[in-house]
Amino acid sequence: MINITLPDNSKKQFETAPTGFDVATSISEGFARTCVAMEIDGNLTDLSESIEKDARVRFITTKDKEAVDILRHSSAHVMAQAISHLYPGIKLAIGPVVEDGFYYDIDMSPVSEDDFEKIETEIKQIIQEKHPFIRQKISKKDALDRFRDDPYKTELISELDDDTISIYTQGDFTDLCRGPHLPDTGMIKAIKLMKVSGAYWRADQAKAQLQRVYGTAFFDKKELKQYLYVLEEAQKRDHRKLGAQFDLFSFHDEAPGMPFFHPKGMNLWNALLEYWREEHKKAGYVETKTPVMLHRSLWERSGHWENYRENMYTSSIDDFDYAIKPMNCPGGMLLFGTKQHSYRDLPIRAGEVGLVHRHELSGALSGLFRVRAFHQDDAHIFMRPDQIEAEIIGVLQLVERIYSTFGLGFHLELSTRPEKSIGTDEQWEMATSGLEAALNAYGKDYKINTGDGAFYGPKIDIHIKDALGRTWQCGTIQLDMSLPERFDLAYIGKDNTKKRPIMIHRVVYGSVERFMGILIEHFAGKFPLWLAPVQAIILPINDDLLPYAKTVQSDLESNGLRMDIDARTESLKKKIREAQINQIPLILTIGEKEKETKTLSVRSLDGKVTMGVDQALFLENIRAHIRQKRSDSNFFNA
RNA sequence: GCCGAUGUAACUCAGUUGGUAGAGUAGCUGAUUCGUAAUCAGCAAGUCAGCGGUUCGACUCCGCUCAUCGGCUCCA
Repeated sequence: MINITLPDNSKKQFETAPTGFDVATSISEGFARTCVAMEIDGNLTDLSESIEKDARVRFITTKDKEAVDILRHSSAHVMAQAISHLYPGIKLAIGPVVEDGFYYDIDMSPVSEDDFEKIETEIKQIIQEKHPFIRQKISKKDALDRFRDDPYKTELISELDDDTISIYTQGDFTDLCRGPHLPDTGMIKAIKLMKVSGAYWRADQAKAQLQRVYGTAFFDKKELKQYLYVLEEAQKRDHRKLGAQFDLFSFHDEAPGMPFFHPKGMNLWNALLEYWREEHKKAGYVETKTPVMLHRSLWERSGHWENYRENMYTSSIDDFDYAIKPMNCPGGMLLFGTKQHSYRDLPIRAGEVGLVHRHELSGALSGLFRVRAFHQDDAHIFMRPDQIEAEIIGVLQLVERIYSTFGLGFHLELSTRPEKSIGTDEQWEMATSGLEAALNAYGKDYKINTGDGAFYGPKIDIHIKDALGRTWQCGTIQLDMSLPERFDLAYIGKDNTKKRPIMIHRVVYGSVERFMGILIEHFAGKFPLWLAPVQAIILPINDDLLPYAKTVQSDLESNGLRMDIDARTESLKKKIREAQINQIPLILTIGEKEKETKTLSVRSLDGKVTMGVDQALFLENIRAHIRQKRSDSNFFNA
């Protein structure tokens, strides 16, 4: 007699060992059809597995988040099967699930996206045939024998500790795999090949170059459609495209990876930093600035010369080596050391929007997202051990306030001690528990990434979620147990002895450049009024009104609005069209009527026109809207 | 840095088997002076990414370099 306990603690009894499918069917056939796998006492396995002894069983249905990974893993097998039908003699390497889908690395002659159609046709054929995924356990020796023609598989097999190896077969195709898999290929309702690229076996350039074919799969065609929509939308919003279109920034061959900001881009930049300064001041930060280029001895002391040299721009001047800073921290250490500090002075929150340079690999550069020169909105907080929790909470609150102003949600991840690290167990324990205590007190759920911390201390990473649901790591709070030591930082304690301060590095935007890129895509270039590079444009109806229009422009400008005027002799329709395309939040047309009555005709981007708006009232409303950093476009009512 | 693709006017792109380049948009000039998403006409504009090679002749073929894009990698 086998007793099965389900998650709601209800029980089912079976005379003989049932398979997962039997148990699911006993609940209902409809339910069984939505099951893709099951968890027996916490271990994920196939539905076809029989349950030999009493156990707690949880079914994974197409609604569960584990399910989509299983689907994609099975999809990778089906893709490999299809490709092996079409290209006999290929050798399969490895085919894992990745964030948005799956890929398979295959040793074969190069394929291109033009080949996708026929591969997809073959895949659909296999799906239609509804081949069950059949699991088999074989010995390592048998596995090596079975895959003897495939050097990649044999390499993988020989590295496995377990002597029992599982393989999966669907139709005429068998692959090495831990599983679990879908019951059959027919459950793959929506699958699409996405792209192909080269990849090395084991990411080692010395090893064979493989074809990496990417795909994605969903249980529902609608979900695939939605995914493709997001991709398409992301392409439309691409900040590189919009940055050129809106005249915000550019890149030049003379300085690859180093953006040039145009006047309109600077407007956006300044709005971002003005807001940053406002919030930081309120949160008790002071602002500092350290040099861009510093002597080698500093980098030796900080450890960068040894550990980060290959990413640093260096130069020799007057027979001395200098390096352009890749990080702001060492300069910040010198600043702290310029005077004695009492325990009463702590915490010191020293901000620095510092320009840093990192020599990123040429192939890694990408618009504002990956650059070689950027500004970190850094701050170093020096504090006593008893202040850790409150300070971290303070940073989290600051981060939350700032992100929410942009309409960005976020989640937190705590990274703990990595294998290679400096510092004592006690130090790590104190630092990690300090971060944990702060996270718990802050009260928002967080994910733990064991072993993902920096070698000098644990950290909290803050990941934002944009309007398309994409996540980006922006903020980070890193506890540093190395630099205060290396720079021998000290404050005088209550007992009149020297104590080592605790230091954290933290950023909110991360890289101002990258954050700007993220915002461009988040808003699709349609910035809220307070951020808009050009807040309002004046369109005189005819040339005779130009002088008056200019006085209105300068009046509004002197009241702090970022203005533009379209003085061309073009039709009003054309000027409106262009202003709309350029996403200018306020389009002000000026005709005879407006001139006579000192009013404005205001058009917002949604096409709504409000005529006869009194200029003083306009200014008052707009300034309030900007001050409150509102994201709506109801300019004349709250 | 590695693999693959791309590079033609300010922008988006076309250019047939090698015979020195075209379109739309933008710009300029002129006419139009216009009430909420494109007025009309004309003009000008390119060392075809750069360098080298093959050829009587190269945007076109070959090599190298640079940049960009998609991946990989990296992100003490």
